[in-house]
Amino acid sequence: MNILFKALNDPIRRAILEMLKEGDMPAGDISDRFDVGKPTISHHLDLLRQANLVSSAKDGQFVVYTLNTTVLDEIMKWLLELKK
Amino acid sequence: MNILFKALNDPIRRAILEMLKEGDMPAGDISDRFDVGKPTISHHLDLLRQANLVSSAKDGQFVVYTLNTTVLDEIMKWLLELKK
DNA sequence: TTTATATTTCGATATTTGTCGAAATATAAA
DNA sequence: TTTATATTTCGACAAATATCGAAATATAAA
Repeated sequence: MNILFKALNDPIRRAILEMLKEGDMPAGDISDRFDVGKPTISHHLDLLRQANLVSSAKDGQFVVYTLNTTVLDEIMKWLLELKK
Repeated sequence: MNILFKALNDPIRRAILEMLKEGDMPAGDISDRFDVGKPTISHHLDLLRQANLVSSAKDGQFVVYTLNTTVLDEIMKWLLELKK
């Protein structure tokens, strides 16, 4: 729960998730769309992966990232409980 | 959106919200339930108020805090959009 | 009006976090 | 096997954040 909210608490990481919604993407392509260095994006991707919000798979030289939305249910459940 | 996720990205603040779900509470009572000082809780309450997750009203010497769940819709909408 | 209680503000500090450039690793192409 | 491309790891640093004790503010009680 903690790590999930932490992962979502950054505009770049949220934007990455929105991008991946449109389709899987290699790290480089993701990085190209932001004005920060590749190591920074790599770090953001790492946090997203720790939270299970993305998964990654190696494809040749590339590492392709995929959105994983199932963990979002946990947050939604928490939010809904608060609204009860 | 940013400030909302930021406010939720702390276990104490989330616990405060869960407590307020059971009913309004003065700052002191909230503070009593945590192992951190009153200034710290005051600061957390301030962040929650900035995110519109709580509102406060003065009642004599007390400042009573109230949960406000309407802003949570914004997050839920964002999460649902991601799952589409 | 003095004293007690409730809460916040202030200033300082330790920790966490986002960022970078350089170096390391891994795969592909020449 | 050398060279190029993709990505991550490392070490360092600046900014943001959580925390505290002391002081300030506000209301209530004596």
